[in-house]
Amino acid sequence: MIADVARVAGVSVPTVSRVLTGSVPVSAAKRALVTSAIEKLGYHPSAAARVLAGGPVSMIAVLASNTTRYGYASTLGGIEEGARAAAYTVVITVVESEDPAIVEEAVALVLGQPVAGVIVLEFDAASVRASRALPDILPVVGTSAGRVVRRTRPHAYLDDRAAAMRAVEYLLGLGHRTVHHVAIPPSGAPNSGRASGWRDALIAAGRAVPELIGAGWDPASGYEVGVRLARDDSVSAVLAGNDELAIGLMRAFVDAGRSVPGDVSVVGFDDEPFAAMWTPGLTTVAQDFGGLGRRAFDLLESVIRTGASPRTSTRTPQLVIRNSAGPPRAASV
Amino acid sequence: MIADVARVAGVSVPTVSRVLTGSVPVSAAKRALVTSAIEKLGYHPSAAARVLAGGPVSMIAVLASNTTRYGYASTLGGIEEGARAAAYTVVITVVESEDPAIVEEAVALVLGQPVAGVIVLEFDAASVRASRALPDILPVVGTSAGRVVRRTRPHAYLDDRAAAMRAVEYLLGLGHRTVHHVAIPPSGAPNSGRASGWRDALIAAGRAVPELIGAGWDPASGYEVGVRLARDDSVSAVLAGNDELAIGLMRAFVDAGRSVPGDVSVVGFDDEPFAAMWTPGLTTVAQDFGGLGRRAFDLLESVIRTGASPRTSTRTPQLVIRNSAGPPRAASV
DNA sequence: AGCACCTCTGAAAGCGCTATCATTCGAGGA
DNA sequence: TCCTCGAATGATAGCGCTTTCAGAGGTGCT
Repeated sequence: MIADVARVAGVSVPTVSRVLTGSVPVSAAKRALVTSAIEKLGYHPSAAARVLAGGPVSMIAVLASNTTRYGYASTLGGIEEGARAAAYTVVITVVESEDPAIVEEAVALVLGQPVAGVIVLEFDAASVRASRALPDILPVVGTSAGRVVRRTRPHAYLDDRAAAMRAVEYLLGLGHRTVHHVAIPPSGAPNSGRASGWRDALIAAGRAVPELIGAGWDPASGYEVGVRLARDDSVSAVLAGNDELAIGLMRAFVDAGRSVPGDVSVVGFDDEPFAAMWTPGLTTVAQDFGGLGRRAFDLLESVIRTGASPRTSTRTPQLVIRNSAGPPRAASV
Repeated sequence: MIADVARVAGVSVPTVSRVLTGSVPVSAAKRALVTSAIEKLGYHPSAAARVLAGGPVSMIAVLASNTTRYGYASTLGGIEEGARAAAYTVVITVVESEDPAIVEEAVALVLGQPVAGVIVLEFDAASVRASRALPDILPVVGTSAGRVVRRTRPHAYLDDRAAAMRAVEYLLGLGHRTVHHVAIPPSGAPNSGRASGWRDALIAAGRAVPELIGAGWDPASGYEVGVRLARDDSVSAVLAGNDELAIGLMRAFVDAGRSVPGDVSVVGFDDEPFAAMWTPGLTTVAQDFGGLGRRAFDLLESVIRTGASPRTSTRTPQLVIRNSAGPPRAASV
């Protein structure tokens, strides 16, 4: 195909390649000839051939266990944005579960593709597993909302452990005796950022640590848990693992006749767009997933370019105070 | 690299290729030799070389103007699911705007990649533009929530025109004189499904057609519009272009002292997970974006496999009745 | 004027794989 | 026992590109 261009332009194949890659100077005259031949033929170079011939690889892979949930989709969006700006193509590969066969399959898919590097959305067990299975030769950067840990690979963080601590401190400061935590699935893991921040803040304040309540990802799951929690008069403040859980919880409380924040305070996580519109406005921890994605890409890009040593990028999410949390009822204090 | 495997296994390169592709029978003995050599070496075939050598292409591209918004992300998720099941890799390419240079760039990216086909999320002008720029040789299937139109290419639809008509009829049936429409950006186009369904249903019922109100995508935009609308006593029912707009609208109405659905009824579009948890529960049109994605992939897959002629897949979204719409105040009827 | 030198260009090799074609080997029939 | 046929295997030729490696042509110096 490049040969056609060369023929039409009346130059050699390598010359066409040179104007394409810009690696070596080409005289203005020939360059013009080549450019117009390309235009005329509607020619697009083949990425596959280019890679095979040892050209630069301009594709990165994103490994994730999900692509539609808010945090995942937003992070992916941030990565894509960075990638596009740097002229990288992104392939997405989802690792559906932590079943070894599934993980292996996903890794094989990534490894088969000519990728310059991969970003793993380590928001849960499946992707962490996949991350470990990736060879060390390949530039890999992890991304997570989790407690900051020393790792051997570059990693972009959203320090939700610190954020969870602040949220708990805020609630305690309002006068609550303790705070319950309704966790999203990955937080079920004992070392999850949100769960550990919640626990540590409670311990640091010398408060009782209620049992952690595991839940799913969506409002319906929050509602279910809320129905149970509403019967327990000792719960006056709850920190939800995400905003969807938080609204499910709130709805359940209200349906059960317990007002928010009058009877029970609720704080969410993520600050999804709907949070501000809720009645009452949802107090929540704003997580900049788009920024996380962009930082991850930047990290990866620098590793690809310079082969640099592991670096880390950390940002602490900020608590956005609205109206879903307030002082406890005098009676219960 | 395949040569290493061949050497270790003590067979020829083509034989290794044959066990890899399974295209031609290989004796059990040699197959075992090859398999264990692959295992031992941790070998993964290069997709690039494979494609270049004329092997099957197992990558598809998704062209979209956005990947994070609910409908887009969900559709993408559905596509990915189908693709994974059929052992295809998916690359995402975003066309950020309808600026010809941007469109051209995105198309070039797709064309450069060795893709078997592409799915275009034609939810807005930018991607429609990109779709047109794709050559006809490449299998392309469009996907949209829009009025069903005769096209030259396979297309998966969510017939939101019909759905919008039903929503309007429902509102009219409740006793409202007319229905206002707060549109998402693409619906600003005169032939958008939602807007045209709204208009046509009003005309069919012999009602006045209020001016269409353009808005953005998110709750904040809905709120802004809502603040204005709340001052207008003639609006008793509004059909929002999506759920986020709907909740912004509702919040604005309530803040302005107009109750929902007492003073004004609101119907959304999409049925995002939070819709059921809203107070009042949001009456909305449930759109199965995941299913849309899966249908699109199936269409594409069949075109790739059989080279079949254009087909179309249509589904009509269903109205989910909750509590955000009700009969108008007696006074205003 | 002669030489070294630098810039641009073309010829050739090869990236890792698959597909085509030819070959080898063993089994079955005459 | 020899021949034919089919199955399995190996040798070979590219796929479309980039990248050495050399050569051609001009420039500036002594």
